[in-house]
Amino acid sequence: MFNKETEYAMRSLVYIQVENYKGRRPGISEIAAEIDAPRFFTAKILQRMVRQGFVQSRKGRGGGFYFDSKHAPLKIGDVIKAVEGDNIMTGCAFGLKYCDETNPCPLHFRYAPIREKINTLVAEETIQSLARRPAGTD
Amino acid sequence: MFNKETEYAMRSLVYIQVENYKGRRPGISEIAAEIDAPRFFTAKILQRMVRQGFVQSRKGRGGGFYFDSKHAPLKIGDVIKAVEGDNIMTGCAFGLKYCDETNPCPLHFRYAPIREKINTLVAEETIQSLARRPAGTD
DNA sequence: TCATAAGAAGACAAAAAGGTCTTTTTAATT
DNA sequence: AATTAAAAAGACCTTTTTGTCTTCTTATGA
Ligand code: FES
Ligand code: FES
Repeated sequence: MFNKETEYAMRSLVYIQVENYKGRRPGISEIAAEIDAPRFFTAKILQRMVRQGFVQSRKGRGGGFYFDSKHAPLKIGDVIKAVEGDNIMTGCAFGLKYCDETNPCPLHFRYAPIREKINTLVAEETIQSLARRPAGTD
Repeated sequence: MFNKETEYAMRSLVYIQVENYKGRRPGISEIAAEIDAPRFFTAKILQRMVRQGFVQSRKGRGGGFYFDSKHAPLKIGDVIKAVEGDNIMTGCAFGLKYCDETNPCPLHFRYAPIREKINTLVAEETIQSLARRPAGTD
């Protein structure tokens, strides 16, 4: 469904939030190990998340990643859009340049309602809502 | 949603079936031009479809691609599975190694029903059903 | 039967995705 | 102040995906 970067981003951010709820600020080595992702690749992705303002970090000894509770909950749709774009939310399943109701591909009227459900899902769920949900890790 | 190969495969096959219904057997140059895909790449994909037995071809002057009406309708799910695998049908949206109800990721109970709808769609729709549906091309 | 038109096969190449590593900057602790 | 622990930055590399091209094989029809 999503590409690796998006998956690692979502898993990292949820892990950070889970640890934050416990009063901890995990560092990159811990995060990568826990979510089973390549360390330096995960670091690069999280740096982008920080630059976007999606999550905060602190350098130096005792540093790590954390969510600033002043920020609103972070929608997973916003993460997805920032990392891999919005093709999953708006693109045509048949690969036409764009999805157009008035010139629909033969999959359109069956696919559009499914895509709508995806849109609802990623608009409603947040890193915070996922972090509060007990979950498996492999 | 799908990768380029899958998109080109679906668009090619639907175009071939549409033309077959008109009594024609289109060639690779025509197909690629009509579905707006790179010619040689499309040729390579269609060769795989032929080897899989999904569609037939005839070499030489007057040759082209066609569906043998003896074969059952071709499910788009079978095409997708052959071209890009079954990740979209069975994979975990959070990127866990596999989706497991008993050890679900935090997206599972919201994502699984959507994935189920995708499975139904690709099991019900066929190249033939799509070819009978009037459709846009860009 | 020979010229020609078509698909088959496979080598090659470019671009994008995925991943690794080293150096720099920052901050806390001793 | 020096040491140490951490993220930031960015160069570099590998693999996969996407795309191109040339040569070979097959069939038609003049
Ligand atoms: S036109 Fe293809 S999904 Fe809407
Ligand atoms: S475990 Fe992630 S979708 Fe089922």
